[in-house]
Amino acid sequence: MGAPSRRERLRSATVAEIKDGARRLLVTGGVDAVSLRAIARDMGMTAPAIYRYFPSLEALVAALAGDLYDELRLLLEAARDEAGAEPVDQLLTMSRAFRAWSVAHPAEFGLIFGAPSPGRNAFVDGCVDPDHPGARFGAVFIRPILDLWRRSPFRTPPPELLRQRLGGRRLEPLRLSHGEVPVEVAYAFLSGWTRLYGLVAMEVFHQFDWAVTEAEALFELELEMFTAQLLADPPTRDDAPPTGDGPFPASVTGDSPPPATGDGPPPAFGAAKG
Amino acid sequence: MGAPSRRERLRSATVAEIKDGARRLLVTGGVDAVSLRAIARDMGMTAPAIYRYFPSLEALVAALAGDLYDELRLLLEAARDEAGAEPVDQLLTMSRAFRAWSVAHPAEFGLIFGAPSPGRNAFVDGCVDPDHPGARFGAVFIRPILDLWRRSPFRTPPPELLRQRLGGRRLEPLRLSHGEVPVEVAYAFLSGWTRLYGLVAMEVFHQFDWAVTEAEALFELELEMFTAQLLADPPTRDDAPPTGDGPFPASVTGDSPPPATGDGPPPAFGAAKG
DNA sequence: TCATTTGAGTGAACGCCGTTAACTATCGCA
DNA sequence: TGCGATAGTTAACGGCGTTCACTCAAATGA
Repeated sequence: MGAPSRRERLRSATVAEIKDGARRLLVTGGVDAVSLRAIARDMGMTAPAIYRYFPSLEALVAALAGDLYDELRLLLEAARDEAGAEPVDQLLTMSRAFRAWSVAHPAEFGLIFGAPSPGRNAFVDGCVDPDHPGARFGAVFIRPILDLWRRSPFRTPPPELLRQRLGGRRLEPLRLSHGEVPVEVAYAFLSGWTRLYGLVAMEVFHQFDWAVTEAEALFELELEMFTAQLLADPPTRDDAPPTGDGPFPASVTGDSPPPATGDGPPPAFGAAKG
Repeated sequence: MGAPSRRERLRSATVAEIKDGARRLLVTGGVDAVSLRAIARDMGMTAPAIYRYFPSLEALVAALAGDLYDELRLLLEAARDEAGAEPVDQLLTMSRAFRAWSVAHPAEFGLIFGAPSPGRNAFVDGCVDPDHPGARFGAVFIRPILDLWRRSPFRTPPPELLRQRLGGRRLEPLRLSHGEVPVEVAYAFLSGWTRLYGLVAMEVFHQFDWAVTEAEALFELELEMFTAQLLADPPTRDDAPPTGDGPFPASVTGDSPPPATGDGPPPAFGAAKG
């Protein structure tokens, strides 16, 4: 564990330079533009030299994908840490940071969240490993939901239904990578993450173009709906929830002024409740 | 408009053969395996001959993507027509058909719903055209939702919020491709289609592997939740909805026996209400 | 019927690409 | 000082999209 030798320093610097070149090509020309020859050309090298550092182009792309997962996870963790102690605020901030990164980095998003191309299969195959960057990223949203659940359980589908649909060993991979979690929390995470992913992927992949001009407005609307659901008290406590009778609390039912003018994100939702 | 000449028949047959070869390569080896040389080789031709039929490989892939959109749309329309007159049953059947096709055809799904690669940019650019296969496909879910809304308005976010978030010209592309639609219907479609897309894309793209083993169980659970929301009467009619106080009607709150054993799809949801 | 035009297809070539093999020079260490 | 590991080179193979010049058969028109 001593200081890395000179050789090791040079080697890791070259690895970083290769990855930087790969990412630059990814950004400018899409994943198809990432080629060993172009990377080597930009570095003033020849292509076969890269084989001293990566066994194939596919392995290089997989390593780049792992780095991108880590970069995005660190970004979201930093956003969470800056959002204060309120779990709902943390979720809102992380969701917005996720969308912002994805929109600003469509090529990177496509690489790690798009279709597994032959250049990505080796990466996907390792995803069952809990230490895998993909699994570590996926679990980053769970903690705020768990905190929220422990403080004040939110409205979920009935536990019997959840256990019926998600029981047995169906959540075993999640347990392996994140430990035991209440099935309600697991469902809230899976449902919320799926909606978040769907919204952002459809925007980045231009699946909204034929229908919607400003995907951000729809994104903010869905954020409000999901957090409203997370803030609604569960029906088990009482037959008449305190803040209305539906899934939409008073703050979004129009009884009070709308929380924002429509331009830009509205104020944090958790703060608007108290 | 008379009978196509012999030349035209031969030409369209060759076009079809080229597309068939392209799709075969797509299925067996992914989108990267689709190459003019391989297609021509399988046809007993040489690669430059294909340029008599398509101006580039990218154009060929774009044409294939258009065909896939149409194939999937026809499949969903057929599923809808076989699902009876109940709009909720139609939505359930179409959603299951969409997932089944996507899981059975991951490469095709990746091509039309995945990241826009250089081979797909030309296709995406044309998506604002209402006659574009992508737009025609996207609109296929709107009709059942519109039928349902006209018969019995469902629970939506408050219209003021919807108009604030989706008003102005933000839904202009959707209007161009499908005509005028109530903003509540547009929201229900966008929200529901996004959730459906997110669920299926995450399953097909192996984004669930680190957390869940049976993505179908989660899919069915989310189907139940979404249709429960669609079947809940809107809060504007009365302060106390007839079938409970939350977003989950009695049929999924566990008061009645669960609708299915957990293996395979549950019975149609709309039928279970009456 | 025959000349002409159109269209389909071929072969060679250019410049990319990933990958392998054989070889060389340099660096670090005993 | 010498030796082994390491990082790099050049050359080559096969595959790719694409272009160009060319051939040949089929449709067309006088």
